[in-house]
Amino acid sequence: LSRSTWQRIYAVVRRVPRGRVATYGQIAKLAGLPGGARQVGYALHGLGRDERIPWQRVVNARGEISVRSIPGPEEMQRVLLEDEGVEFGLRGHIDLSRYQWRPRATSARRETPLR
DNA sequence: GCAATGACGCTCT
DNA sequence: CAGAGCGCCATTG
Repeated sequence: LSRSTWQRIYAVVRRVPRGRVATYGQIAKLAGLPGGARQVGYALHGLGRDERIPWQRVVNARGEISVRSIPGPEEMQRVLLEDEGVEFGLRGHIDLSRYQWRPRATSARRETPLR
């Protein structure tokens, strides 16, 4: 593929539906970069504001909003998610077993056990 | 080309 | 369940 790594990552993030979240590792895997979770964060970091990408739907494997080196966006991310109906627990973490996005089995193997 | 960096993840305590 | 340690890998300087 000639598309850049970032473009592939963005393409996957765009597929995450409203009201659901995906983990960095999950995005990486679906983008063809197994083990490249950090690259997903790196890519989102350099995201332009005009890009219409639901970056707020990407959280870490523990269901928490990742802390930026340059603080600020975390709070907005939480507000945006709550606005979509995603609930946060007392310690600010999302129940992934309930809100994690489960893409169709056609494009990727299941990485979250069915409930 | 080598070393450091970072919106991460998995295991073990 | 929370924290520490070690592994990961594309991008940067």
